[in-house]
Amino acid sequence: MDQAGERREPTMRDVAALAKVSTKTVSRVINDLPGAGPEVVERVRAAARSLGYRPNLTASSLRRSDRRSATIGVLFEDLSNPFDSALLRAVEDRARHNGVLVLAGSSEDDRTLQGELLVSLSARRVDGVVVMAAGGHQDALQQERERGTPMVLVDRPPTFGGTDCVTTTNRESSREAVLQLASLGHRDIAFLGDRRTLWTSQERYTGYLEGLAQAGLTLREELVRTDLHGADLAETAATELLDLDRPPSALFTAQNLVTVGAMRVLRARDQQHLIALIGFDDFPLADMLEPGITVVRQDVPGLGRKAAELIFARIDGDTSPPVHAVVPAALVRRGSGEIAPSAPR
Amino acid sequence: MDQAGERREPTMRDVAALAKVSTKTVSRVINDLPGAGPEVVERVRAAARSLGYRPNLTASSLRRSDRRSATIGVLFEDLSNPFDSALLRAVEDRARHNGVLVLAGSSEDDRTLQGELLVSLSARRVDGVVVMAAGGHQDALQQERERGTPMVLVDRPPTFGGTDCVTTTNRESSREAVLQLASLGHRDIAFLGDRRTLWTSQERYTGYLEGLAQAGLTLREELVRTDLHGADLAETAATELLDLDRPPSALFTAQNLVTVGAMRVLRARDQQHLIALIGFDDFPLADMLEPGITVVRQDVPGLGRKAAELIFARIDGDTSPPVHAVVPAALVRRGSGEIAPSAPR
DNA sequence: TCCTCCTACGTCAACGTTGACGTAACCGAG
DNA sequence: CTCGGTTACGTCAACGTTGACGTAGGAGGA
Repeated sequence: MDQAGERREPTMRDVAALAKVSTKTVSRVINDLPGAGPEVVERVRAAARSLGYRPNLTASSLRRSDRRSATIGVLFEDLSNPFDSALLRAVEDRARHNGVLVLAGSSEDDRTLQGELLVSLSARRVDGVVVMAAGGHQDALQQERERGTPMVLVDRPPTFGGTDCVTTTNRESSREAVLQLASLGHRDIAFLGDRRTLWTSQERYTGYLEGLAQAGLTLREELVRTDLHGADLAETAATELLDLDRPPSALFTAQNLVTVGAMRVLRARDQQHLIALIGFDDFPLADMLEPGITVVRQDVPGLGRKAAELIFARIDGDTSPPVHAVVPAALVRRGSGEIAPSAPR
Repeated sequence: MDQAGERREPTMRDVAALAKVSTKTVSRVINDLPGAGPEVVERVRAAARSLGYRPNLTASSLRRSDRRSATIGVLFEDLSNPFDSALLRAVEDRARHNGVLVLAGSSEDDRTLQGELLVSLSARRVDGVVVMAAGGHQDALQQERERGTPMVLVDRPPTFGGTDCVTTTNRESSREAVLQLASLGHRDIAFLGDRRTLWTSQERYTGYLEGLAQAGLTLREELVRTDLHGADLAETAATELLDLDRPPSALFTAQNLVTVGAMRVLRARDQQHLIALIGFDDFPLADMLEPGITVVRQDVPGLGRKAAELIFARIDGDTSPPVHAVVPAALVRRGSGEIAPSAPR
C-alpha cells in the first residue's frame, strides 16, 4: 500500500475536460453560483464524483478576493490543561458552525514560543486568532494585531489597545470567596497564587485584598505566597504556611494546580477537615473528595463561545469599538470552604 | 482601530521592488537557497524587514513540487476529554519539532461529522491525519486513505488494511486487572463498559473474559453491562448491579467516565470501602480520593508520540509495511482495587 | 587567447482557482 | 422585425510563489 500516495489529486481542469466544459463553469457548479444550466450542473457533478474531485481551498483562498482561509488560530498556554482544552472545544464548536477549522497550539506561557507560533499561523494566513497571552510584554501580539490580523484575547486582557478580550470575574469572585471565609469567622486567610506576571493572578490577589479590607481584616504579608507555578511549588508553600507559629485557618488558592497542591498537603497532614479551602477554577471530581472542594467555577464554555463570537464578528468586518466581555464565575459550595475556624484565638 | 485591517500584505514582489532584485532572488534569500551574493542577501533581508514581509505558505505550497502544507490534521472524539487533549498535546509537541502545525477537530464519535471534518481537512491539503476512528464502519476513513492521504489511527485500529495504528494493551491490562481482583478472592466481578461498537470496549471485555477464565471463574452474564456512554448511564447500571440479589463484590469499569459514575454510586451508598473497583484509564486526583482509585493507566504521551512519529515517517515517504504499535499500560494500585471481598458466600 | 565552467542573477510559466469581462443565443416588448 | 436585456456559457489574467531554464560576466586552464 502506498502510504505516500503518488497519485495526483484531480483538479478542476480534469473535471472540466471530462464534463466538456470550461474550468470556470466547474467553478460555478462547485460553488453553487448561478450561470450554469441544469444539465451542465449534473454533468459536472457526475464528472467530479467519478474523479473523486475535491476543491483545493488553499488555491481558492489565494485567488479569492476576500482571501479567507476558513481557518482560525487558537494559541493557548497548554492544550492538555482541562481549562484550555474546554476552551478550545467551545471555540471549535462555534467555528465548525461557520465551516471554519482550528489550528491549535500551546505557547507554554513562553513569549518566544508564542511569537513563533503566531508567525506560523500568519504564514498560513489564518483569518483570525484567539490567544491566551503569555505573561510579560505583549509586543509580538500587538505587532500582529497592528498588521491587521483580527484577534481576541481570552482569560487575560491585552496590554495594548484596539483588541477585544474575554475574561472572567477574577477580582469580584475572589473577593466573594474571601468574604465567604471571613463570614465564617476566619481571620487568618492565606493567599496562594500563580506567577505574578499573569494578569489573572494579579486580579485574584487584588480581589483577595478587597475581600480582606471589606471584612475589616488586616493583611498578614507572611500569609501571601505567589509565583507558585505547578502543584509542587504550591505544596511547598502550603507546608511552610501551615508550619507558621500562627498558621492560617483558611486558604484561598488562586489557581487550579495550586489548589491541588494545597489539597495534597492538607490531606497529608490530615487537616482537610480543619482548615478551610476555596480554590479558583473548578476541576473534575472536586465534589467527590472528602470534604468536597469549594471553588470559584468559571464558565469555560461561556468564555469560549464569547471569544468565538467576537472573533467571527471581527472577521466578518465588524468595526465597532473593542469590547472587554466579562463572563461571570460562580462560587460552588461543596464543604471545604464552609469549615469554620477550629480554635479561635 | 481597524479590526478587519484593509492593508494588503506585502508580497515578494514588494520586497523585490524595494531591494531592486527579481522576485526569484527574494525567494532564494527567504528560503536560504544558494545563488545570491552576500550583499544582495543583506539588501533583501533589510527590505523584507522594513516592509514586514511574511512568506505566504499557502501560495508556496501550491507551487512547490512536494506540495507540503506543513500542517497535519488531528481528529479525535472530544478535545475537551482529558485523554484526547493529552494525546493532542503529545502530537502537537512532536509536530512543532518538525515545524508542522495541527488542525484539530472533535468528531464526537459521529461518523457523519468525522467524514465532514475529513473533507474539510483534505480541502486544506493537510500532509496527513491522525484519527481516533468513530465506532462502526470506517468507509470514509478507508476512502480517504485510499486517496493516498497518510493516516495513523490512535486508540482504535482500522478495519481496513494498509494503515498504521497505535493502541494500548487493552486486553492484557484488563485481564491483569481482573486477575488482581480474583487473586483477592473476588468471585463476582462485574464488567461495566462503554459502547460495544468501540473496539477498545470489545478488547477490554475480552480481557475481562480471559481474566475470569484464567482465574477459573464462571461468567455471570447479569454482571456484564455495556453501552454505558457517559457517567449518567454508568450510574444507573452500577445502581442496578448493586441492587441484585447476589451483587458483585468487585467492579471493573472499562472507561474513564464509567469509572466516575460507578464511584459516585459507591460513595452515595457508602460502599466505597466494601466493594472493590478498578477502572481503565487514569484520571486526575484519582489518588486523592478515599480510597484511592486503582486504575489501568495508559501511557498517553507515549501513544501520542508514537502516532506522531509514524505519521511523520509516512509523510516523509516511508513505505515499509503498516505497523500496529502497542504501547503498554500499567496497573496503578491505590486502594480501591485492593479491597478484599467482605463476606464470602 | 580562446574556450569552458561556475556564480549570480533574471525570465517565464505554472501550481489550482476565481474575478472581470466578452459573447452567442434567446426572449419579450414595442 | 428590431432592440435591449438576460442567460449560459467561455476566455484571460491574476493571486504569491517557485521550478526550469537562460544569460552575462568573471575565473581558470590549456
